[in-house]
Amino acid sequence: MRFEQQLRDNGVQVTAQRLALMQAVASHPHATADDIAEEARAALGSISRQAVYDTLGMLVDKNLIRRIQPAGSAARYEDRVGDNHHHLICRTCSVMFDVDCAVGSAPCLVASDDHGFEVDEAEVIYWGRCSSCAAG
Amino acid sequence: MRFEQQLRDNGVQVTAQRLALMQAVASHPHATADDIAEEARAALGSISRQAVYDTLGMLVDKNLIRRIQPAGSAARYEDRVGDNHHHLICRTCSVMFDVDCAVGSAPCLVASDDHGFEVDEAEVIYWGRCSSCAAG
DNA sequence: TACGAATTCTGGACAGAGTCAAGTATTAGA
DNA sequence: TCTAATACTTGACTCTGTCCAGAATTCGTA
Repeated sequence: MRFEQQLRDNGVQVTAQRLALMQAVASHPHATADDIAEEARAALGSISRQAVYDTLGMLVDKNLIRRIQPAGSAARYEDRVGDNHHHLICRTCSVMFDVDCAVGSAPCLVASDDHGFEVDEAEVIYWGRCSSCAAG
Repeated sequence: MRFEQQLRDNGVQVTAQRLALMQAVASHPHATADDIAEEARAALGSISRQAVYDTLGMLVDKNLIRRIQPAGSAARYEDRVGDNHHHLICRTCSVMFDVDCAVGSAPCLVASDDHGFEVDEAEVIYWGRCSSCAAG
């Protein structure tokens, strides 16, 4: 199974909780920790909040998933990593879409003045109103 | 006084609390609501938490200040508005610098595929390590 | 200068998201 | 199978931020 392999490749133990959480993230991109816990709970019967946070944090560290935390919302998670894509969020209903990087592979990384930073990510969020909210 | 004028221009009442909060935001860019409350408290003697949140929210609505909410941190406020600038944040120590928009006035607003959204803002955060954290 | 309605501030309770710590259970290598 | 290391559970707790109702302040008008 893919998830099990990803865990082993990263040198961490394989547990039912982790597999269920990875499955939940994969099937519900942009879900919150709570949504993911709910999903995993349906598969496992129960899982503690702490296991959810620990695991999601570990997966983010291992770069197996990505955490996005838009203003005014709990953190969200997605398993699409490594392609430097961005997000489009509706201010009214909070729907979130993926948007490919307009520029290319990772050139958004270049800031006009980097103040001596070693920049490793450029997070871009486009805020606006989705077509249905704009219409309604 | 500039702040008083800004409030009157926006049709809201002028109060000691508001002036102190505006002063605090201006003198401590990128401060959290709590830092700002602390600063205002030093000037006024005391101020309720609710007044702080109400006022900051109102100032953001009136576009007199801007709220930034980086992942893993409380919301921060700054009085530099209307110039579409971005931010550079250190993952280690959380220092935050302003970065001018590399492209120009507001062209970052263009997403590669806008999914029918009416986009009004492109929020860009460069994540990395500042020179002193990278050195240490 | 005083009045009064509208606006704002205070204080306290409350809620959501996430963290800490200690003890128990599970995994996986020998 | 045994054991050490890793992971999970439980429950208390912190930090941001919001809700509410009543008290205080602002400011246009007389």
